[in-house]
Amino acid sequence: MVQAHRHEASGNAPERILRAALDAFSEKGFEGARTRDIAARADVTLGLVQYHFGSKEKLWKAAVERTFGELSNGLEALLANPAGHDERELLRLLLRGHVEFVAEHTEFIRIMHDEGKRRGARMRWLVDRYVKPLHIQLQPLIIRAQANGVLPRGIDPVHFVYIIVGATGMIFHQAEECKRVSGIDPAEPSAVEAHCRAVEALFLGHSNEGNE
Amino acid sequence: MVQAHRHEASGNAPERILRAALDAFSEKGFEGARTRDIAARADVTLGLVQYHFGSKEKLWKAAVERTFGELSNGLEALLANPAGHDERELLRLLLRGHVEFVAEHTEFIRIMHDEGKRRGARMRWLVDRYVKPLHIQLQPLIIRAQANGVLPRGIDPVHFVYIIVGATGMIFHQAEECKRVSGIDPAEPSAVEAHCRAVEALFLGHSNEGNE
DNA sequence: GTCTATATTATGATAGAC
DNA sequence: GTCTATCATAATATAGAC
Repeated sequence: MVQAHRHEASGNAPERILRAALDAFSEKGFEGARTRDIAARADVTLGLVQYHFGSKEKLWKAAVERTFGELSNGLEALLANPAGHDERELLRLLLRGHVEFVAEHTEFIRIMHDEGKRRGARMRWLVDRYVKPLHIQLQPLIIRAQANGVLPRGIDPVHFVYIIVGATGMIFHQAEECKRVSGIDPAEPSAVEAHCRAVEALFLGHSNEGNE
Repeated sequence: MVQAHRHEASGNAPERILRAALDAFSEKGFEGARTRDIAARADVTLGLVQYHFGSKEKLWKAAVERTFGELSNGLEALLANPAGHDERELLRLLLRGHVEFVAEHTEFIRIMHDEGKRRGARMRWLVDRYVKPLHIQLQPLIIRAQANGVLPRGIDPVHFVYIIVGATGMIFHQAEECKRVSGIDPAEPSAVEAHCRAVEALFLGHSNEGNE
């Protein structure tokens, strides 16, 4: 089996293990990921992984907590809106911020999509702890933006969240496929910028008054 | 371990095994799926799975071929455009058709997303055999629709394909998550219809031209 | 904290009876 | 075609040396 990347370069052992775990879980899913492979990527032994994290399940949770923290921090900063942007500009920055975050943290979106499709304890843990709070935060924003005509009206906010998440993230989730299909590497800065613009045009480029 | 559904009810053994394999691979991914579990779901023994399909890899390919065939058939029928729909109506039917297909075949989208993110032989097989031909078919359609003002201009067709696929399919891919977050079951006919309308409004409801 | 070695269980695949 | 039994390997987890 080929291990793509190694993380020996920097950080102490638990830190390297966490990063390696994030990679492995995002590439193969929980059941597909192998603790031996994670240990190898982190350049430590299997015993040490067990020593620091106790079990595969706990390691998974630790890895997820790490990434979700980064997302939440970035989002909080934007939603606080210290610069006093208007509704449209705030939405634009949120869309852009999310595209850029996902482009740089494909592990995040891959773990979300891998677990979000399953019935099971990990999905429930993930949803209750992270996904639901996020939706609750986004929902009023979408409703207000629709009322103001900044976002298209007549779309249920729940459906809208999934449309936005799918439209912004899919190309980065499917990066390997995209490279082979089109030659475009979504991780390239020019592709990230192109995707930002595309998403902005789609969601914010409609007529302000709405034409429903 | 809990097996969600069983397929003993109908079909001969290879048929039941194929359906069980599709379920298992879509839920757990290739490495996560267990041949023993597939056999159990199909209500046959492990030996019989090996007898009919030879290996896990061949079983996966057979299962994928089966689903992709269904998608292609439906798409061909639409693209032939026997009713002579105009550009806008054709796009509307394509969007709707895709939403309805994905809603009913969540295994399809889950396998696509599971493999599309990976470097590897299965991803290449899937892309070369099915995904790339599909993109080649869709690309000129998108370009023409943009030229006609039916779809928003200024978005690269490759990015557009991933935006459409993500926007239409994500809620069905994440069905379990969505249920827990919002209480909405995306598989319900009313939710499918709502998502069709949402997608139509977003992609075809813009201001370049009048709307229906 | 980190390693090596091992226990235990599960996996994909095969052999052979019916 | 379908089953039972088994092989060889690989998985998670644990024990114990340093």
